Amino acid sequence: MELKLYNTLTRKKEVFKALDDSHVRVYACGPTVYDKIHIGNARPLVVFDVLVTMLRATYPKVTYVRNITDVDDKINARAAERGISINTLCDETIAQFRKDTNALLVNAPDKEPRATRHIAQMIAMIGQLIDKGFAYAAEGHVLFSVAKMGDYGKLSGRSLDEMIAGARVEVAPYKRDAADFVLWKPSEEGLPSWDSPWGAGRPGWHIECSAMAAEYLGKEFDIHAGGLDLIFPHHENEIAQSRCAHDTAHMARYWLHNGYVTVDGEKMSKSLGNFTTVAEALSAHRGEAIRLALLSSHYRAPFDFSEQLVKNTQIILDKLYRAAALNNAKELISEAEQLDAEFMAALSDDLNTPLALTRLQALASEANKGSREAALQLVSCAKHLNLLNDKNWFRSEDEDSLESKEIEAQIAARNAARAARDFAQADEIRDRLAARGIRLLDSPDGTSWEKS
RNA sequence: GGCCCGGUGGCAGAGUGGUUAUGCAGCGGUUUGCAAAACCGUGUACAUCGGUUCAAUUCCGGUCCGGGCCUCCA
Repeated sequence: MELKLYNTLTRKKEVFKALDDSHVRVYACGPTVYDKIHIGNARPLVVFDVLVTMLRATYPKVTYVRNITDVDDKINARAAERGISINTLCDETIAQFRKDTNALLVNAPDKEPRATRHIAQMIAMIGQLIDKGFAYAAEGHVLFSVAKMGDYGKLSGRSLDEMIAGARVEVAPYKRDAADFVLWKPSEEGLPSWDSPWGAGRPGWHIECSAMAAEYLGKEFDIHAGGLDLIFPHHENEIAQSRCAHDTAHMARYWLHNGYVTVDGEKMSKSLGNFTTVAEALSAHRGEAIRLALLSSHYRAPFDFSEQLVKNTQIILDKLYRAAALNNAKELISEAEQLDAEFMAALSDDLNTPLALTRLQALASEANKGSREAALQLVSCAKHLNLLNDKNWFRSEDEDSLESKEIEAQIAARNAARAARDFAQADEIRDRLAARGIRLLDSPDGTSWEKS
């Protein structure tokens, strides 16, 4: 099936064509590890997880690289503020990041390179840019000369003139052009520093992605993804560095950008302080519900986060789980061609997850009416979104746990009372269980239970 | 100042030049000893003003409103 993706570079939806059908290569910008991620940071992680899943279903080999930025002013500042070492801060933050992403059921990328372990590649790339005349050294800095690149600004759709007109570009005395950006800069005393031909210092923000993408994916690769706020300057500058260093027409063929998570219509951001960390959200909601909530609007549209929305999503998820449990639908329809065509068509159309979810709900409805095929499709399709995998969704305990056994005993007692038409006793048992959050579901086949 | 998005029923949210999704909530019903779950029924919404058209929520233009980027940001 054709996969269509909206390409920021062309501002159009395009049919995805791999550069090499035997190996698709994808890069996404990962976290700067100075603090916990928030829901806004989680959106691209979840959305591009679905993208990669789709690609893996179609192509024999996919390499998905998502970097970790571990050299940054914010990291230095935070470590100093907390009185801990930069390493400790990074290790701690990365551990939390893994916890959060696991809870959101995000698959690990194939490669997760750290910036500090690729300084040599960055220095080499900066050297190439200087040799080719695209960069210059000045006062311990190395800067990229935007004027040397003919079509700088293509991704973000702005011309150099426009940017100058914006007049918000930092002007530094060592810059030839106000729009030139840093490739290498001196480090302050006591902060991380590496030797380089231009003096001790550290890399600029953008060069790490260019260097690591080239290292693991080659000079040109298929897809580069990230949040809307990275288009300019980050991705624009990555493109400049990579194309000029490698003499290529493209860095990536397709550039994908997710929309913002908003709160009451405003962008969720650290600086505005209107954020909910994933860890906080997880203390109130299940990870899978948060994941589905994030997928319940189209990835390019704004997603307004609220407690109510996640609660609502949990209700939907409960319904899907109930339907999936029908007919004991455990086996999977594995071949992509046999999967529900409408579901796959929705996902293939620029990852239309809300429409795909609608289809899941329709399948659930058919399953409830007795279609085993629909139940199997439901479980199999949900796999593409990494949903409905939790065997204990309605049970916090394993089936043979003490609590489960105790509940089963209560149910047996209630059913005995019902058989004896002692409804007062039966209702009392049910109410007692309900008070513990345990819901009984009577059916012709017997009584099952759910814990909420 | 420059540039870019978007405005769909109570809420969420797709989509389309004409047959006006879907879900949640609500209401009515079926089922159930009672509940729960499930099922059935029930809502002509597409900011506004013009234009194009036989026909526009969908195309074009203006207006209003909201959001964003131009500085760290997913």
